[in-house]
Amino acid sequence: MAVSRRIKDTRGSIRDLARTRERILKAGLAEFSARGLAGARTETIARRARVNKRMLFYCFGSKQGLYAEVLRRKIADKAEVIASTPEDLGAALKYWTQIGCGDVDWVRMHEWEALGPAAGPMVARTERRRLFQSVHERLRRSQIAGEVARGVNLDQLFLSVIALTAFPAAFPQMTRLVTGMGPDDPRFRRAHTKFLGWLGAQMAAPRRRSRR
Amino acid sequence: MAVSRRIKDTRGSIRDLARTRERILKAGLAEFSARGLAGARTETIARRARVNKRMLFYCFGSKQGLYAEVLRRKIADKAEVIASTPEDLGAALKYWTQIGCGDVDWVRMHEWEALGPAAGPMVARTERRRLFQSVHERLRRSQIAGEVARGVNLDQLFLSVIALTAFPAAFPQMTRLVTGMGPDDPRFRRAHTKFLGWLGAQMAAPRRRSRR
DNA sequence: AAGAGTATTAACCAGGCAGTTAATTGTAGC
DNA sequence: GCTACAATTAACTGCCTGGTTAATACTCTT
Repeated sequence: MAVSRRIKDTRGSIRDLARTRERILKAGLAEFSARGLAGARTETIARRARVNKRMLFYCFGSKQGLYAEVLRRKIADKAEVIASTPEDLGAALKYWTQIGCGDVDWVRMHEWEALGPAAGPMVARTERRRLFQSVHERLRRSQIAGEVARGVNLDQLFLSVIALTAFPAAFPQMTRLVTGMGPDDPRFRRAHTKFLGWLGAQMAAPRRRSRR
Repeated sequence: MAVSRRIKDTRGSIRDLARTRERILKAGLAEFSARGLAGARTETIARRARVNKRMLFYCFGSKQGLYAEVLRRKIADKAEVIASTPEDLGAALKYWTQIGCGDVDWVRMHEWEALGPAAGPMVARTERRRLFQSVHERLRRSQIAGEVARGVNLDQLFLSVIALTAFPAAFPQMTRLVTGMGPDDPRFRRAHTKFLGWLGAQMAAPRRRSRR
């Protein structure tokens, strides 16, 4: 009895490589986001995943290998979600902010990457380029439609949107120092959203029509 | 001959603790900026400072001790410079950008701090609070003078200025990915400055008077 | 010029950690 | 059942690195 219920049965069975991989990836994301590639401890990842440490190397070869895979996964996820951006510019910006810069792990992974040594070529460079390319084209359409002032550098605009929305998650201590509130504090969130709304209105104003 | 030319002669002499300290601090800043507290190697710092590793512990007790002192120094330097901000708002913003966010080490130290575990109380918290407080008051004066639109949250404004200006240094890989240029590229610098100028003009416009 | 204390050094050590070895156990195909 | 292989495990290893020990060299005071 109970023969060959393997390979797709990811619940009750003892041995299941796919499940093990998944667990390690999840634990890896948490650990890498928290401590970065160098700071992450394979032992800790394994414990979090409730898996023997050896499995990490069995599945991903090395700590770096796991790191790369975790990153690639995250990027793939984001690409999927980005693709379904709403058409209205304001809604699109809010959407990007939420799914992009609202994801603390995502922000922190980029932060670790920025600080780490730029050894070798960037992980998943082309995928990311495609990701940003699609956003750029989306903005261009908005500009042609007149939703964004003519003559504005769209790359700079995009960069600024990221900068403004990601900053609190990227520099929580600065946020706390300046405003007295953590980036998760609802009061901060409200003030931040309100300010960005105002700023967006100012930016959008193409000619002599300004809000208020 | 040649007696007691000690203590202030920081150039030719073999033994000079003050000079040694200075060297270690300088090397420490470089190393901590590059690799963070955990990633920094005391051996590397010592080599960069052309000093025996033991001197690091002799002078600062521990790696952490050195780190704290390096940070305190940087903050003190910034406080000194911030105090002499020009009166014109536009000039002030440009000034802050240059001396604040133009200093890659300064930005990176904050980045490492943001990512690291918030163990214990923040280093030099009060000094930094004072620093930002002075900026806040400076902005309030500008607002009262009508240079900043009424009703704008000054903390949020300040945070945004930091975010916008520090972003390229904080996330060089993102900058390169979006614009195709590194944050040091003169062409990027020009485009960035131009964009920020435009944005600043949009923000400053208090009523129905807008640029262009 | 001798004593005293300070700056400097080489050599060392203990702990932590990525990655490995080699043995074991579960599973699929026959 | 048996074989062959895939998944899992405990124990181990070599390296790196913060911090220490203990000895040495310099310089100031008297």
